[in-house]
Amino acid sequence: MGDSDKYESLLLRNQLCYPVYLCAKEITRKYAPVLKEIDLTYTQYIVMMYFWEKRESNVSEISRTLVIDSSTLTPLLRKLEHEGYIERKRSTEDERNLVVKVTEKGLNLREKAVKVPEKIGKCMNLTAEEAKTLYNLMYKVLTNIEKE
Amino acid sequence: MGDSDKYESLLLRNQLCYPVYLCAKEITRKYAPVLKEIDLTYTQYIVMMYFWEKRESNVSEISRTLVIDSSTLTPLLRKLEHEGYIERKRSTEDERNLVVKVTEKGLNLREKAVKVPEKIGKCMNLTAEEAKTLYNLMYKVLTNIEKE
DNA sequence: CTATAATAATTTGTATACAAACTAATTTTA
DNA sequence: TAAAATTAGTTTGTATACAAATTATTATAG
Repeated sequence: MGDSDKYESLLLRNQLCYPVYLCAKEITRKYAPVLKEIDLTYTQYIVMMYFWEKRESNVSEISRTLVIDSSTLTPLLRKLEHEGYIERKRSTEDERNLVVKVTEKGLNLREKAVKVPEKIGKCMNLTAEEAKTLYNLMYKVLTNIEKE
Repeated sequence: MGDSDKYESLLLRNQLCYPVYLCAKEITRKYAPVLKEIDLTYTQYIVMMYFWEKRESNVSEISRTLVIDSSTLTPLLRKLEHEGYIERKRSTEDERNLVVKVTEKGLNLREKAVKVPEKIGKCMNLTAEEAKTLYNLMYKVLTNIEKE
């Protein structure tokens, strides 16, 4: 019984981080086939949602807002540009900045994308109250993690 | 206002999946430097926790239990073998099976690893009740996602 | 006004993730 | 029992992730 005392904190069933990590993976995996129909990955979908709300931005602002590393964004944005959904060009005022703009084609994609939430539906299958609780807990954790 | 009605389901702030995805990333990122001290990545840490509880297994059982794809496990287990924490060899009864066993060195690692939960401490900073709520919600979502 | 610091984005290197294709071994079926 | 199906693990290909190093540009300090 000596073991179970000393190493209790290392038991998988006592980890809170692990189910969160699993959930994120499984949710992403759930989205994948639905998003494949409009040729987007999950992260690309998040970035496109950003552009549907804010037509123009730059790498560091996207990085700050979405909490995605800029070195992850560089190839991702290049891909979206290649697909014709966005345009990338250096700012004339400050050559360091990369101005990223959604295109007409990128905006039109939203028409097809509205089907995604419908198709995913309530795969989490939580009540409205549970969903709200989860949402608040997630943002609380995110805030707490940042603070340290 | 036409837009906000039609596309409300595509607003980032209305996504429940997104904060979950963010949380998982930030938690993993929090663990990274602490785990680096014992030369483990987050996923390797999860797998080692598995081995501390169950000394011997095989790839598909680990894959089923931890919900990690076997093609992710193959190189990961090879790495852990290279570090000397586990041993891999084909089963003599069924050559398809790969028997994976924790080594003495792998078991000893647990001594150093007990410091990890201490150091991570309560980075989520939730009350005991909130933590329990979150834990239950995560497993509920995981169960619901599987069912479809 | 120039040397230094700060900023923005990219590149490099390592490690997940997972679908799909593949190989080898074992079971099942006809 | 030989062919077909199943199972276990690996390989391949694509896409994140992010730290650390690098490049280019702009801002600041002396």
